[in-house]
Amino acid sequence: MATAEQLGYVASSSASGLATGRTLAMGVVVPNVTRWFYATVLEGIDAELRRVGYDTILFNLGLRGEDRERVFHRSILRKRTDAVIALCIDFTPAEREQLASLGHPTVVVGGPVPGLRHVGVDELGVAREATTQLIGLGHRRIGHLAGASERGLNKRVPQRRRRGYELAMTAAGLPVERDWLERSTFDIAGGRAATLRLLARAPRLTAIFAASDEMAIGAILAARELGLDIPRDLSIVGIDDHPLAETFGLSTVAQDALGQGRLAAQLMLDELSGAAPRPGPFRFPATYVERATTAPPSC
Amino acid sequence: MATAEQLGYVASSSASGLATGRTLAMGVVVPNVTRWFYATVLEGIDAELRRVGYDTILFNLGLRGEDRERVFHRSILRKRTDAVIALCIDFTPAEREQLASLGHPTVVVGGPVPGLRHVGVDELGVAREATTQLIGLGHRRIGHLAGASERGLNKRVPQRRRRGYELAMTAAGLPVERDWLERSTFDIAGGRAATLRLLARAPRLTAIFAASDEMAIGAILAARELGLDIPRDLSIVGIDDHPLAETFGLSTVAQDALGQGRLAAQLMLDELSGAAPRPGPFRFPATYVERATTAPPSC
DNA sequence: TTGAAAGCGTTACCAT
DNA sequence: ATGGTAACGCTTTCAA
Repeated sequence: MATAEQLGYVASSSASGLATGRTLAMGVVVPNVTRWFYATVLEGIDAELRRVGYDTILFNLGLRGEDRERVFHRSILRKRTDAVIALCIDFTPAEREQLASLGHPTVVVGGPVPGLRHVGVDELGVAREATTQLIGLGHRRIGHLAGASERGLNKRVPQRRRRGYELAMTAAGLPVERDWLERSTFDIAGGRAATLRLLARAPRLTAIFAASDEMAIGAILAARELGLDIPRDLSIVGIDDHPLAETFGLSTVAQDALGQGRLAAQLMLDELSGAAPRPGPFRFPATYVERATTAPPSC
Repeated sequence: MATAEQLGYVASSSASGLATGRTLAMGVVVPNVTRWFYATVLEGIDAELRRVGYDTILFNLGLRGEDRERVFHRSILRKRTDAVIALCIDFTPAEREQLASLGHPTVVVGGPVPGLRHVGVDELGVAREATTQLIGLGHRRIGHLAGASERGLNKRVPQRRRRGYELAMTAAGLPVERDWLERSTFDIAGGRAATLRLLARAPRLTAIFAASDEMAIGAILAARELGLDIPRDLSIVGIDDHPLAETFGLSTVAQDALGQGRLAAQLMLDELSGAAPRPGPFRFPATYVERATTAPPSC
């Protein structure tokens, strides 16, 4: 052993993979790596894997998803990994079947997929919490910046957040006007543009619940451009607790993306070392963080 | 072949890796995956690799770098990849030697490392360009938000950008006051805090050149908090052309991170298919984009 | 405790 | 063209 060490010998992973059937690598399927949530969950997964010497193989479906089929066939199914963690992916039935046929542990983070185990927050509950906080402040005309369904991505996340908003409004006896809803991509630029559209159409809104912090920050920027004072003229709440939320003083419902990644990795590692599969789902708590973008309506 | 296809047969990568000596995987060493530049270069690399069926193995050194040694030994050297692309890493001599002993193609993106090939922009030139633009508008008291040297990261990037600023100032016969310099991490929160410190100390600055767009956006936020009007009271220029730059109307020197990633991947793939190594360095052009945060000084 | 040998699933070479 | 076989570098088992 000492001599091997001195010579700088390192075992070949292909050879030991062949011999043992273990690759010591985890596949992580991501829609892309530039969005906060994906990057942060990935960071959490990878931190956990690193500790035990596991490698992360990135199966990036790409911003446009054009190579999705190829990635699936040429990469994921090539027995290069011992387990797979997927982020907010909307698998087709065929894809799910192929994954299952691989016969190794699989878990999804951030948006439930029927038939697969799931780590994430209660999307509906989180949205209801955010909306209820606004209602509790006395707001009655509350708009919603909903996430757009992007192809290939899990559509349940934006859907459930919207549903949570509607349920909270209805439960409080408030109307849910069609004009109070606007859709955008889950990023700052999208949120900004959607807010401009929304406020042009429904200028009397006193509050906006955005489906993500990035969208909410876009809303803040848009409101400022319109000369609105936040929170006096408009309250804004997001979801995530993005690092920028603090910088912008954004009130939000915090979710622990890093922790979700860590847990998903932990689950997979446990099962790979022989533990019985825990069925889940694994619900992460999410807590409201009051900052400076929320206040009672001024009129 | 048809039958194999029908049965859903996919070759084992360990076995074919053993037999051919080719893993069809590329190692990508990143400091983390949450910063824009790294994520975007990674996206570019991965897009190129996907096309030809190559997999991306993420060697994440981690936000705190605590597992660096382990990642190196247990992962990078394990012959799991055919080539390695490293982003802004500051390799120790020992690490470089180990990498070299692996004997496979290697390239660095985004900050030169002695002895390794390099894809990136002319850091010094980019900074000089940004500063010169401010000088051209008539500014004379120009501050600089420099990037802090983070451990394990390439220190040349912040250093050269600072040097470019100093050279531009000196060339224009302007003084470079010590009070006009402030350091921060390469992100929005850091840029904001540093700007608050900077303007507290040197309130008469009429312009700030930030070493990255994220820092520049932090500067914009800080200036707004101080009640300054941009660009009337303060001009701000960044580097990158981050997606948010447009949203904030930030003038900046644009660099093509995605393209740098693509090129690095292309280089490696070419050499793996037998092409002679091109020595480089591979300098990417960077162009000034004038937006709304720059104007002549008002006093 | 140490050593020898079979086998993992491919590829590539060499006969046929 | 086609089929058989050795070899890739490791792990694991079995014998000594």
